[in-house]
Amino acid sequence: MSTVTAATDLQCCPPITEAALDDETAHRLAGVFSVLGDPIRLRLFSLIASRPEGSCACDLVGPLGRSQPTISHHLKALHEAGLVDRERRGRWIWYSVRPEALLAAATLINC
Amino acid sequence: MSTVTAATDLQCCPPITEAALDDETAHRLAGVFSVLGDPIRLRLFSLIASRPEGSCACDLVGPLGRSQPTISHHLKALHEAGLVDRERRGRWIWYSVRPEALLAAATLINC
DNA sequence: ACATTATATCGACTAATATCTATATTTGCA
DNA sequence: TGCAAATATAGATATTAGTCGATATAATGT
Repeated sequence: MSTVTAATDLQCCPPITEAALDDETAHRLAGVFSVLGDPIRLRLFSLIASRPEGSCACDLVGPLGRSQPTISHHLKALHEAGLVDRERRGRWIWYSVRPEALLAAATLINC
Repeated sequence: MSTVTAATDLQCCPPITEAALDDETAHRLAGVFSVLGDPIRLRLFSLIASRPEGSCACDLVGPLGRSQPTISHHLKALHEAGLVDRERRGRWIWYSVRPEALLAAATLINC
């Protein structure tokens, strides 16, 4: 089971305008889009993306006005969609954007 | 009320990595992503995008195994998100992808 | 005018999901 | 070893959203 490759797989897809998507591909890609389709998750993603050095999860709980479990839940979704990397550093967990994920989404669209 | 400009507005946004999104912008952009976050809508979008001359709504009902009202509902969502244009031609309605929408989404990501 | 065809809206039902509180797990430190 | 801090999981709840059948609206042609 590969739960962390959805977004990076996009890189290998033909642009969306080239041919109609089959059902399986559509499900996979829609999964990535829907992860970015929640305002809190999108803000989390942009917070992480705006720091090249990555972000400690502990710094992501405060700014968005949601509980710690809710932030944790959304970070998990971002990670499982392949949009962010995570790394444990002692007691903290650091999140960083997967560059391929950004490129992938752009490629998907039509770049 | 501008219901048909969300996606094209993306064009004017700095790339998502540049600065963290504010709440309002995140809501607006997440709205566009969530529209593409449904497999049926994404397939509709790709069906429309794969035909430069546009697609008659009547040709979009059959292929996806959903009822006519459901397809109509999704087409409305795509239109209101600014992702597709619609044009009445007699009894039929023709949908076409807004080129700015594709570019916009790509720009948003990081292009 | 009337029937037919294409599309949209309405109302209801169901499934998915965002959220919370409470609790468990993991790690570092004294 | 025991305590505190950081993160994750579990369970419950409320809202959202996808779907359908029935029906309304709009346009065409006879």
